[in-house]
Amino acid sequence: MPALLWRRLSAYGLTVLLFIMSQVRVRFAPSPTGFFHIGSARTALFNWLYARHTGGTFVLRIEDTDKERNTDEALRVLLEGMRWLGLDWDEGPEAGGDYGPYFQSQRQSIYDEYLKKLVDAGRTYEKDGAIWFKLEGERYTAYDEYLKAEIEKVKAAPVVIDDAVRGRVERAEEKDFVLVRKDGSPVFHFVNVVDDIAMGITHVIRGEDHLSNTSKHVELFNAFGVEPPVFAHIPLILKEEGSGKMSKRDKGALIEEYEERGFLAAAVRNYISLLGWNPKDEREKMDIGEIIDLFDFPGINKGNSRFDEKKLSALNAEYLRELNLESFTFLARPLLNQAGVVAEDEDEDYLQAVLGLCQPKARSLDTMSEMCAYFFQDEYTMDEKTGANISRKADPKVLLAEVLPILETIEPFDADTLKSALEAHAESQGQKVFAYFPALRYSVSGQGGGPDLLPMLAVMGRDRVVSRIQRFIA
RNA sequence: CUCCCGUUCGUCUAGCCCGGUCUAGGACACCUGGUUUUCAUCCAGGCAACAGGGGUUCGAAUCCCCUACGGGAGGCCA
Repeated sequence: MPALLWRRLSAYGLTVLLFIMSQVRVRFAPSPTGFFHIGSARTALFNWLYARHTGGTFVLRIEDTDKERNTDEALRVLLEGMRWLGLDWDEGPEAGGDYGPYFQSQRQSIYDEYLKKLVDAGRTYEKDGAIWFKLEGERYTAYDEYLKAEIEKVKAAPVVIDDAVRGRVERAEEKDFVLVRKDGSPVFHFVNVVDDIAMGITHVIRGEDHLSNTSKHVELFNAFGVEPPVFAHIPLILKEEGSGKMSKRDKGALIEEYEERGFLAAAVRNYISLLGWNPKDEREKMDIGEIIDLFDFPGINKGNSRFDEKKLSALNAEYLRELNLESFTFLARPLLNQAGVVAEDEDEDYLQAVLGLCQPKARSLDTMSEMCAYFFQDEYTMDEKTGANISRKADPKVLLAEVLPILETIEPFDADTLKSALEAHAESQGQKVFAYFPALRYSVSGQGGGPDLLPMLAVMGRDRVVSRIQRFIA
Protein backbone atom coordinates (compact mmCIF):
# COMPACT_ATOMS: atom_id res chain seq x y z
CA MET A 1 0.00 0.00 0.00
CA PRO A 2 2.55 2.62 0.95
CA ALA A 3 4.61 2.02 -2.17
CA LEU A 4 1.62 2.48 -4.39
CA LEU A 5 0.50 5.50 -2.46
CA TRP A 6 3.91 7.06 -2.80
CA ARG A 7 3.97 6.53 -6.50
CA ARG A 8 0.61 8.24 -6.71
CA LEU A 9 1.83 11.10 -4.60
CA SER A 10 4.99 11.65 -6.57
CA ALA A 11 2.95 11.84 -9.71
CA TYR A 12 1.08 14.80 -8.37
CA GLY A 13 4.31 16.26 -7.08
CA LEU A 14 4.59 19.15 -4.76
CA THR A 15 0.94 20.11 -4.71
CA VAL A 16 -0.11 16.86 -3.17
CA LEU A 17 2.85 16.85 -0.83
CA LEU A 18 1.92 20.30 0.44
CA PHE A 19 -1.64 19.23 0.89
CA ILE A 20 -0.66 16.21 2.95
CA MET A 21 1.78 18.23 4.99
CA SER A 22 -0.71 20.96 5.70
CA GLN A 23 -2.68 18.36 7.61
CA VAL A 24 -0.10 18.36 10.36
CA ARG A 25 -1.52 19.32 13.72
CA VAL A 26 0.82 19.51 16.68
CA ARG A 27 0.22 20.76 20.17
CA PHE A 28 2.07 22.06 23.15
CA ALA A 29 0.22 21.10 26.32
CA PRO A 30 1.81 22.74 29.33
CA SER A 31 0.45 22.85 32.78
CA PRO A 32 0.76 26.37 34.16
CA THR A 33 3.04 26.14 37.14
CA GLY A 34 4.04 29.75 37.61
CA PHE A 35 7.28 29.51 35.66
CA PHE A 36 8.28 28.64 32.14
CA HIS A 37 10.88 25.92 32.24
CA ILE A 38 13.54 25.81 29.55
CA GLY A 39 12.71 22.17 28.81
CA SER A 40 9.05 23.03 28.25
CA ALA A 41 10.09 25.94 26.13
CA ARG A 42 12.22 23.68 23.99
CA THR A 43 9.32 21.24 23.58
CA ALA A 44 7.09 24.16 22.60
CA LEU A 45 9.72 25.37 20.18
CA PHE A 46 10.13 21.98 18.48
CA ASN A 47 6.39 21.64 18.06
CA TRP A 48 6.14 25.16 16.73
CA LEU A 49 9.06 24.59 14.36
CA TYR A 50 7.53 21.42 13.03
CA ALA A 51 4.21 23.15 12.46
CA ARG A 52 5.85 26.05 10.68
CA HIS A 53 8.12 23.75 8.71
CA THR A 54 5.22 21.69 7.43
CA GLY A 55 2.71 24.48 7.14
CA GLY A 56 0.67 22.75 9.81
CA THR A 57 -1.24 23.98 12.83
CA PHE A 58 0.26 24.67 16.23
CA VAL A 59 -2.21 24.21 19.05
CA LEU A 60 -1.71 25.48 22.58
CA ARG A 61 -3.66 23.49 25.09
CA ILE A 62 -3.58 24.34 28.76
CA GLU A 63 -3.52 21.44 31.16
CA ASP A 64 -4.88 23.34 34.11
CA THR A 65 -6.45 20.52 36.03
CA ASP A 66 -4.46 21.36 39.13
CA LYS A 67 -6.59 24.08 40.66
CA GLU A 68 -4.31 24.76 43.57
CA ARG A 69 -1.82 26.87 41.69
CA ASN A 70 -2.45 30.47 40.89
CA THR A 71 -3.70 29.89 37.39
CA ASP A 72 -4.16 33.49 36.31
CA GLU A 73 -0.64 34.49 37.15
CA ALA A 74 0.77 31.15 36.10
CA LEU A 75 -0.97 31.35 32.75
CA ARG A 76 0.30 34.87 32.24
CA VAL A 77 3.92 33.76 32.80
CA LEU A 78 3.45 30.98 30.30
CA LEU A 79 1.81 33.01 27.56
CA GLU A 80 4.28 35.82 28.01
CA GLY A 81 7.18 33.40 27.75
CA MET A 82 5.74 31.97 24.56
CA ARG A 83 5.28 35.40 23.07
CA TRP A 84 8.73 36.50 24.11
CA LEU A 85 10.21 33.53 22.27
CA GLY A 86 8.05 34.36 19.28
CA LEU A 87 6.09 31.11 19.45
CA ASP A 88 2.68 32.13 18.21
CA TRP A 89 -0.09 29.57 18.37
CA ASP A 90 -2.78 29.06 15.77
CA GLU A 91 -5.33 27.68 18.19
CA GLY A 92 -5.59 28.07 21.91
CA PRO A 93 -6.15 30.70 24.58
CA GLU A 94 -6.82 34.13 23.08
CA ALA A 95 -6.52 32.66 19.60
CA GLY A 96 -9.63 30.50 19.61
CA GLY A 97 -10.10 27.70 17.12
CA ASP A 98 -12.53 25.00 16.10
CA TYR A 99 -11.39 22.42 18.62
CA GLY A 100 -11.92 24.31 21.84
CA PRO A 101 -12.17 24.82 24.65
CA TYR A 102 -8.40 24.86 25.04
CA PHE A 103 -8.37 24.63 28.80
CA GLN A 104 -8.70 21.15 30.20
CA SER A 105 -10.68 22.51 33.09
CA GLN A 106 -13.43 23.33 30.59
CA ARG A 107 -13.49 20.01 28.78
CA GLN A 108 -15.17 17.81 31.37
CA SER A 109 -18.13 16.92 29.15
CA ILE A 110 -15.76 15.70 26.46
CA TYR A 111 -13.98 13.48 28.96
CA ASP A 112 -17.33 12.13 30.16
CA GLU A 113 -18.32 11.32 26.62
CA TYR A 114 -15.07 9.51 25.87
CA LEU A 115 -15.16 7.67 29.16
CA LYS A 116 -18.60 6.36 28.25
CA LYS A 117 -17.14 4.84 25.09
CA LEU A 118 -14.68 2.84 27.15
CA VAL A 119 -17.31 1.84 29.66
CA ASP A 120 -19.61 0.70 26.87
CA ALA A 121 -16.80 -1.27 25.31
CA GLY A 122 -16.27 -3.02 28.61
CA ARG A 123 -12.74 -1.69 29.00
CA THR A 124 -13.19 -0.23 32.47
CA TYR A 125 -14.03 -1.29 35.99
CA GLU A 126 -14.45 0.39 39.32
CA LYS A 127 -12.19 -0.21 42.26
CA ASP A 128 -11.81 1.79 45.46
CA GLY A 129 -14.09 4.45 44.02
CA ALA A 130 -11.87 5.10 41.02
CA ILE A 131 -12.38 4.02 37.42
CA TRP A 132 -9.65 1.83 36.01
CA PHE A 133 -8.65 0.90 32.49
CA LYS A 134 -8.72 -2.81 31.87
CA LEU A 135 -5.79 -4.25 29.94
CA GLU A 136 -6.36 -7.29 27.74
CA GLY A 137 -4.45 -10.43 28.56
CA GLU A 138 -3.93 -13.23 31.00
CA ARG A 139 -4.17 -12.13 34.63
CA TYR A 140 -2.09 -13.29 37.56
CA THR A 141 -1.18 -12.02 40.99
CA ALA A 142 2.37 -11.26 41.94
CA TYR A 143 4.32 -9.34 44.53
CA ASP A 144 5.40 -5.97 43.13
CA GLU A 145 8.79 -4.95 44.42
CA TYR A 146 8.21 -1.31 43.56
CA LEU A 147 4.72 -0.99 45.03
CA LYS A 148 5.68 -3.28 47.88
CA ALA A 149 2.38 -5.12 47.56
CA GLU A 150 0.69 -8.18 46.15
CA ILE A 151 -1.18 -6.95 43.06
CA GLU A 152 -2.92 -8.19 39.97
CA LYS A 153 -0.82 -8.04 36.84
CA VAL A 154 -1.63 -8.67 33.20
CA LYS A 155 0.32 -10.37 30.44
CA ALA A 156 -0.66 -7.82 27.82
CA ALA A 157 0.72 -7.96 24.31
CA PRO A 158 3.52 -5.46 23.84
CA VAL A 159 2.55 -2.24 22.19
CA VAL A 160 4.64 -1.03 19.28
CA ILE A 161 5.55 2.62 19.07
CA ASP A 162 7.00 3.75 15.80
CA ASP A 163 8.83 6.75 17.13
CA ALA A 164 10.02 9.36 14.66
CA VAL A 165 13.16 9.93 16.68
CA ARG A 166 13.90 6.57 18.25
CA GLY A 167 12.56 4.12 15.72
CA ARG A 168 10.63 1.07 16.79
CA VAL A 169 10.05 0.84 20.51
CA GLU A 170 8.21 -2.07 22.10
CA ARG A 171 6.77 -2.00 25.54
CA ALA A 172 4.13 -3.98 27.39
CA GLU A 173 1.97 -2.53 30.14
CA GLU A 174 1.57 -4.97 32.95
CA LYS A 175 -0.81 -3.19 35.32
CA ASP A 176 -4.24 -1.70 34.85
CA PHE A 177 -4.23 2.02 35.46
CA VAL A 178 -6.61 4.65 36.76
CA LEU A 179 -8.60 6.79 34.32
CA VAL A 180 -10.75 8.74 36.75
CA ARG A 181 -9.91 9.39 40.37
CA LYS A 182 -12.12 8.79 43.33
CA ASP A 183 -12.97 12.52 43.34
CA GLY A 184 -14.16 12.31 39.73
CA SER A 185 -11.23 14.06 38.11
CA PRO A 186 -9.68 12.36 35.09
CA VAL A 187 -5.96 11.59 35.13
CA PHE A 188 -3.31 12.93 32.76
CA HIS A 189 -2.92 9.81 30.60
CA PHE A 190 -6.62 9.75 29.87
CA VAL A 191 -7.23 13.44 29.18
CA ASN A 192 -4.07 13.69 27.16
CA VAL A 193 -5.17 10.97 24.77
CA VAL A 194 -8.77 12.15 24.64
CA ASP A 195 -7.71 15.69 23.83
CA ASP A 196 -5.27 14.54 21.19
CA ILE A 197 -8.04 12.54 19.54
CA ALA A 198 -10.66 15.26 19.89
CA MET A 199 -8.29 17.91 18.60
CA GLY A 200 -7.12 15.85 15.65
CA ILE A 201 -3.48 15.91 16.72
CA THR A 202 -1.32 14.14 14.13
CA HIS A 203 2.14 14.38 15.72
CA VAL A 204 3.02 14.28 19.38
CA ILE A 205 6.40 15.85 20.01
CA ARG A 206 7.33 15.68 23.67
CA GLY A 207 10.11 14.90 26.09
CA GLU A 208 11.57 11.45 26.42
CA ASP A 209 10.31 11.30 29.97
CA HIS A 210 6.96 10.37 28.42
CA LEU A 211 8.30 7.52 26.33
CA SER A 212 7.64 4.82 28.90
CA ASN A 213 4.10 6.06 29.41
CA THR A 214 3.42 6.02 25.71
CA SER A 215 2.41 2.38 25.94
CA LYS A 216 -0.49 3.45 28.15
CA HIS A 217 -1.45 6.06 25.61
CA VAL A 218 -1.31 3.65 22.72
CA GLU A 219 -3.47 1.19 24.67
CA LEU A 220 -6.03 3.94 24.99
CA PHE A 221 -5.87 4.94 21.34
CA ASN A 222 -6.40 1.29 20.46
CA ALA A 223 -9.29 0.98 22.89
CA PHE A 224 -10.93 3.98 21.23
CA GLY A 225 -10.29 2.41 17.85
CA VAL A 226 -8.23 5.39 16.77
CA GLU A 227 -4.93 5.25 14.93
CA PRO A 228 -2.32 6.77 17.28
CA PRO A 229 -0.52 9.92 16.15
CA VAL A 230 3.12 9.91 15.14
CA PHE A 231 5.22 10.14 18.28
CA ALA A 232 8.53 11.95 18.42
CA HIS A 233 10.23 11.72 21.79
CA ILE A 234 12.93 14.30 22.08
CA PRO A 235 15.94 14.03 24.39
CA LEU A 236 15.98 15.75 27.75
CA ILE A 237 18.00 18.74 28.85
CA LEU A 238 20.31 17.82 31.69
CA LYS A 239 21.46 20.26 34.32
CA GLU A 240 24.78 21.99 33.82
CA GLU A 241 26.37 20.39 36.84
CA GLY A 242 25.51 17.28 38.75
CA SER A 243 23.14 14.62 37.55
CA GLY A 244 19.57 14.53 36.36
CA LYS A 245 17.42 16.66 34.13
CA MET A 246 17.18 20.36 34.58
CA SER A 247 14.77 21.42 37.24
CA LYS A 248 13.28 24.77 38.00
CA ARG A 249 15.80 25.40 40.71
CA ASP A 250 18.80 25.10 38.45
CA LYS A 251 20.54 28.19 37.22
CA GLY A 252 19.31 29.13 33.80
CA ALA A 253 16.24 26.93 33.98
CA LEU A 254 13.60 29.60 33.59
CA ILE A 255 12.76 31.49 30.43
CA GLU A 256 11.55 34.56 32.28
CA GLU A 257 14.98 34.80 33.87
CA TYR A 258 16.57 35.38 30.48
CA GLU A 259 14.09 38.04 29.64
CA GLU A 260 14.87 39.85 32.89
CA ARG A 261 18.59 39.57 32.35
CA GLY A 262 18.33 41.16 28.96
CA PHE A 263 19.14 38.15 26.86
CA LEU A 264 17.87 38.41 23.33
CA ALA A 265 14.93 36.16 22.61
CA ALA A 266 16.36 35.27 19.22
CA ALA A 267 19.59 34.11 20.84
CA VAL A 268 17.85 32.03 23.49
CA ARG A 269 15.60 30.52 20.87
CA ASN A 270 18.55 29.76 18.62
CA TYR A 271 20.44 28.16 21.49
CA ILE A 272 17.65 25.92 22.71
CA SER A 273 16.88 24.84 19.18
CA LEU A 274 20.40 23.42 19.13
CA LEU A 275 19.82 21.40 22.28
CA GLY A 276 18.92 18.03 20.85
CA TRP A 277 18.68 19.12 17.25
CA ASN A 278 21.10 20.37 14.66
CA PRO A 279 21.06 21.10 10.96
CA LYS A 280 23.68 18.43 10.18
CA ASP A 281 26.15 20.96 8.95
CA GLU A 282 28.30 23.52 10.68
CA ARG A 283 25.73 26.24 10.98
CA GLU A 284 24.98 27.38 14.50
CA LYS A 285 23.85 30.94 14.37
CA MET A 286 20.70 30.83 12.28
CA ASP A 287 17.81 33.16 11.88
CA ILE A 288 14.42 31.75 12.62
CA GLY A 289 13.44 31.34 8.99
CA GLU A 290 16.51 29.23 8.40
CA ILE A 291 15.73 27.06 11.42
CA ILE A 292 12.16 26.56 10.25
CA ASP A 293 13.44 25.51 6.84
CA LEU A 294 15.90 23.01 8.22
CA PHE A 295 13.99 21.62 11.16
CA ASP A 296 12.78 18.05 10.85
CA PHE A 297 12.75 14.79 12.79
CA PRO A 298 15.90 13.25 11.31
CA GLY A 299 17.91 16.12 12.76
CA ILE A 300 16.80 15.35 16.29
CA ASN A 301 19.30 13.55 18.48
CA LYS A 302 18.62 10.59 20.71
CA GLY A 303 21.01 11.37 23.52
CA ASN A 304 20.28 13.88 26.26
CA SER A 305 22.17 17.13 26.20
CA ARG A 306 23.63 19.20 28.93
CA PHE A 307 22.80 22.84 29.30
CA ASP A 308 25.78 25.17 28.86
CA GLU A 309 25.30 28.77 29.81
CA LYS A 310 28.67 29.78 28.38
CA LYS A 311 27.64 28.69 24.94
CA LEU A 312 24.33 30.50 25.26
CA SER A 313 26.20 33.64 26.29
CA ALA A 314 28.54 33.37 23.35
CA LEU A 315 25.60 33.12 20.97
CA ASN A 316 23.85 35.94 22.75
CA ALA A 317 26.96 38.08 22.35
CA GLU A 318 26.94 37.45 18.63
CA TYR A 319 23.35 38.59 18.39
CA LEU A 320 24.08 41.59 20.61
CA ARG A 321 26.86 42.80 18.36
CA GLU A 322 24.57 42.74 15.36
CA LEU A 323 22.15 45.15 16.95
CA ASN A 324 22.26 48.74 15.84
CA LEU A 325 23.14 51.19 18.58
CA GLU A 326 19.60 52.49 18.97
CA SER A 327 18.21 49.03 19.63
CA PHE A 328 21.10 48.15 21.86
CA THR A 329 20.53 51.27 23.93
CA PHE A 330 16.81 50.65 24.02
CA LEU A 331 17.37 47.20 25.48
CA ALA A 332 20.18 48.12 27.87
CA ARG A 333 18.63 51.26 29.32
CA PRO A 334 15.99 49.60 31.51
CA LEU A 335 18.56 47.26 33.00
CA LEU A 336 20.95 50.10 33.73
CA ASN A 337 18.15 52.12 35.27
CA GLN A 338 17.12 49.18 37.35
CA ALA A 339 20.65 48.59 38.58
CA GLY A 340 20.74 52.19 39.69
CA VAL A 341 23.73 52.85 37.48
CA VAL A 342 22.01 55.20 35.11
CA ALA A 343 19.53 57.84 36.25
CA GLU A 344 16.04 57.75 34.77
CA ASP A 345 16.62 61.16 33.23
CA GLU A 346 20.14 60.46 31.99
CA ASP A 347 20.92 62.13 28.70
CA GLU A 348 20.14 59.76 25.83
CA ASP A 349 23.03 60.96 23.68
CA TYR A 350 25.58 60.40 26.42
CA LEU A 351 24.12 56.98 27.21
CA GLN A 352 24.27 56.04 23.57
CA ALA A 353 27.83 57.25 23.22
CA VAL A 354 28.90 55.18 26.21
CA LEU A 355 27.09 52.10 25.02
CA GLY A 356 28.63 52.57 21.61
CA LEU A 357 31.99 52.00 23.26
CA CYS A 358 30.82 49.00 25.24
CA GLN A 359 28.64 47.17 22.75
CA PRO A 360 31.43 45.55 20.73
CA LYS A 361 32.74 43.96 23.89
CA ALA A 362 29.49 43.09 25.58
CA ARG A 363 28.63 39.47 26.23
CA SER A 364 25.33 40.08 27.87
CA LEU A 365 23.27 43.08 28.81
CA ASP A 366 23.14 42.23 32.48
CA THR A 367 26.89 42.64 32.92
CA MET A 368 26.64 46.03 31.29
CA SER A 369 25.94 47.84 34.53
CA GLU A 370 29.20 46.85 36.17
CA MET A 371 31.10 47.30 32.93
CA CYS A 372 30.23 50.90 32.51
CA ALA A 373 29.08 52.23 35.87
CA TYR A 374 32.01 54.64 36.09
CA PHE A 375 30.81 56.50 33.04
CA PHE A 376 27.83 57.68 35.01
CA GLN A 377 28.94 57.77 38.59
CA ASP A 378 31.80 59.76 40.01
CA GLU A 379 32.15 57.36 42.88
CA TYR A 380 33.72 54.22 41.47
CA THR A 381 35.85 51.61 43.15
CA MET A 382 39.55 51.65 42.47
CA ASP A 383 40.83 48.21 41.58
CA GLU A 384 43.73 47.74 43.99
CA LYS A 385 45.66 45.25 41.94
CA THR A 386 45.65 47.52 38.94
CA GLY A 387 46.71 50.44 41.11
CA ALA A 388 49.66 48.48 42.44
CA ASN A 389 50.74 47.36 38.99
CA ILE A 390 50.69 50.87 37.63
CA SER A 391 52.61 52.37 40.52
CA ARG A 392 55.35 49.84 40.11
CA LYS A 393 56.64 51.38 36.91
CA ALA A 394 56.23 55.06 37.61
CA ASP A 395 54.28 57.35 39.88
CA PRO A 396 50.95 57.79 38.14
CA LYS A 397 50.40 61.13 39.83
CA VAL A 398 53.53 62.52 38.24
CA LEU A 399 52.52 61.29 34.82
CA LEU A 400 49.04 62.69 35.18
CA ALA A 401 50.28 66.05 36.41
CA GLU A 402 52.30 66.29 33.21
CA VAL A 403 49.33 65.75 30.90
CA LEU A 404 46.65 67.50 32.91
CA PRO A 405 47.31 70.94 31.39
CA ILE A 406 46.94 69.47 27.94
CA LEU A 407 43.61 67.93 28.83
CA GLU A 408 42.41 71.17 30.37
CA THR A 409 43.04 73.24 27.29
CA ILE A 410 43.04 71.02 24.25
CA GLU A 411 40.50 71.88 21.59
CA PRO A 412 38.52 70.01 20.44
CA PHE A 413 38.38 67.35 23.11
CA ASP A 414 38.21 64.37 20.80
CA ALA A 415 40.12 61.14 20.31
CA ASP A 416 42.27 62.21 17.36
CA THR A 417 43.30 65.53 18.84
CA LEU A 418 44.04 63.90 22.16
CA LYS A 419 46.11 61.31 20.45
CA SER A 420 48.37 63.74 18.61
CA ALA A 421 48.73 66.03 21.60
CA LEU A 422 49.60 63.24 23.96
CA GLU A 423 52.02 61.72 21.47
CA ALA A 424 53.76 65.05 21.04
CA HIS A 425 54.06 65.46 24.77
CA ALA A 426 55.37 61.95 25.25
CA GLU A 427 57.99 62.49 22.61
CA SER A 428 59.16 65.67 24.25
CA GLN A 429 59.68 63.67 27.41
CA GLY A 430 61.49 60.87 25.61
CA GLN A 431 58.59 58.58 26.40
CA LYS A 432 56.17 56.46 24.48
CA VAL A 433 52.61 57.65 24.64
CA PHE A 434 51.52 54.29 26.05
CA ALA A 435 53.43 55.06 29.20
CA TYR A 436 50.64 57.46 30.11
CA PHE A 437 47.69 55.30 29.18
CA PRO A 438 47.38 52.99 32.18
CA ALA A 439 47.48 55.89 34.65
CA LEU A 440 44.90 57.79 32.64
CA ARG A 441 42.55 54.86 32.47
CA TYR A 442 42.99 54.00 36.08
CA SER A 443 42.40 57.51 37.34
CA VAL A 444 39.16 58.07 35.45
CA SER A 445 37.69 54.58 35.77
CA GLY A 446 39.45 52.73 38.56
CA GLN A 447 39.89 49.88 36.11
CA GLY A 448 42.77 48.27 34.28
CA GLY A 449 40.70 47.45 31.23
CA GLY A 450 37.78 48.77 29.28
CA PRO A 451 36.98 50.33 25.93
CA ASP A 452 39.66 52.01 23.84
CA LEU A 453 41.09 54.75 26.03
CA LEU A 454 41.06 57.83 23.83
CA PRO A 455 37.51 57.46 22.51
CA MET A 456 36.51 56.73 26.07
CA LEU A 457 38.00 59.99 27.32
CA ALA A 458 36.34 61.84 24.49
CA VAL A 459 32.95 60.41 25.38
CA MET A 460 33.40 61.19 29.07
CA GLY A 461 34.11 64.78 28.20
CA ARG A 462 36.64 67.26 29.45
CA ASP A 463 34.91 68.24 32.68
CA ARG A 464 34.52 64.73 33.94
CA VAL A 465 38.02 63.66 32.93
CA VAL A 466 39.76 66.70 34.34
CA SER A 467 37.99 66.68 37.67
CA ARG A 468 38.60 62.99 38.13
CA ILE A 469 42.29 63.38 37.44
CA GLN A 470 42.51 66.36 39.76
CA ARG A 471 40.86 64.37 42.49
CA PHE A 472 43.23 61.47 41.84
CA ILE A 473 46.31 63.60 42.07
CA ALA A 474 45.15 65.33 45.23
C1' C B 1 12.66 -4.51 41.95
C1' U B 2 10.96 -4.22 36.68
C1' C B 3 10.71 -2.00 32.06
C1' C B 4 12.17 1.68 28.32
C1' C B 5 15.82 4.97 26.08
C1' G B 6 20.68 6.46 25.47
C1' U B 7 26.56 6.60 25.37
C1' U B 8 31.98 10.54 19.79
C1' C B 9 36.76 16.13 22.68
C1' G B 10 35.15 19.28 29.57
C1' U B 11 30.25 20.86 26.84
C1' C B 12 26.89 21.13 22.19
C1' U B 13 27.62 18.19 18.09
C1' A B 14 29.19 16.19 12.49
C1' G B 15 30.25 11.31 10.81
C1' C B 16 26.68 5.96 12.06
C1' C B 17 20.97 4.24 8.46
C1' C B 18 24.12 3.02 2.98
C1' G B 19 31.58 -0.33 6.83
C1' G B 20 37.02 1.92 3.63
C1' U B 21 37.41 9.05 1.66
C1' C B 22 38.21 9.55 9.83
C1' U B 23 45.98 10.50 10.97
C1' A B 24 37.39 11.51 13.58
C1' G B 25 35.38 17.68 11.34
C1' G B 26 33.04 22.22 13.53
C1' A B 27 31.47 25.30 17.70
C1' C B 28 31.69 26.85 23.06
C1' A B 29 35.14 26.73 27.04
C1' C B 30 40.31 26.63 28.04
C1' C B 31 45.69 27.74 26.75
C1' U B 32 49.33 30.48 23.59
C1' G B 33 50.48 34.31 20.22
C1' G B 34 48.86 38.68 17.38
C1' U B 35 45.77 43.05 16.99
C1' U B 36 52.75 47.46 18.51
C1' U B 37 47.96 50.75 26.23
C1' U B 38 44.11 47.62 28.62
C1' C B 39 40.44 44.07 27.40
C1' A B 40 35.49 41.65 27.55
C1' U B 41 35.68 42.25 20.84
C1' C B 42 38.50 40.54 16.52
C1' C B 43 42.45 37.24 14.07
C1' A B 44 45.85 32.97 14.14
C1' G B 45 47.46 28.58 16.45
C1' G B 46 47.06 24.75 20.25
C1' C B 47 44.88 21.14 23.81
C1' A B 48 41.16 17.49 23.67
C1' A B 49 36.78 12.20 22.13
C1' C B 50 34.71 7.02 19.08
C1' A B 51 32.61 3.92 27.35
C1' G B 52 34.85 -1.35 27.82
C1' G B 53 35.02 -6.34 25.94
C1' G B 54 33.88 -9.94 22.32
C1' G B 55 32.21 -11.11 17.34
C1' U B 56 31.32 -10.39 11.77
C1' U B 57 34.69 -8.49 7.89
C1' C B 58 40.39 -7.86 3.86
C1' G B 59 38.73 -3.49 6.69
C1' A B 60 34.28 -1.14 12.12
C1' A B 61 33.18 5.26 15.24
C1' U B 62 29.87 2.94 11.64
C1' C B 63 26.86 -4.00 11.71
C1' C B 64 25.77 -7.94 15.92
C1' C B 65 26.19 -9.56 21.17
C1' C B 66 27.56 -8.81 26.27
C1' U B 67 29.11 -5.62 30.27
C1' A B 68 29.52 -0.89 32.45
C1' C B 69 27.76 3.82 33.00
C1' G B 70 24.03 7.72 32.29
C1' G B 71 18.91 9.13 31.80
C1' G B 72 13.68 8.17 32.18
C1' A B 73 9.25 5.63 33.66
C1' G B 74 6.51 2.35 36.74
C1' G B 75 1.37 7.79 41.24
C1' C B 76 -5.95 8.23 42.37
C1' C B 77 1.31 14.10 39.79
C1' A B 78 1.71 16.23 34.90
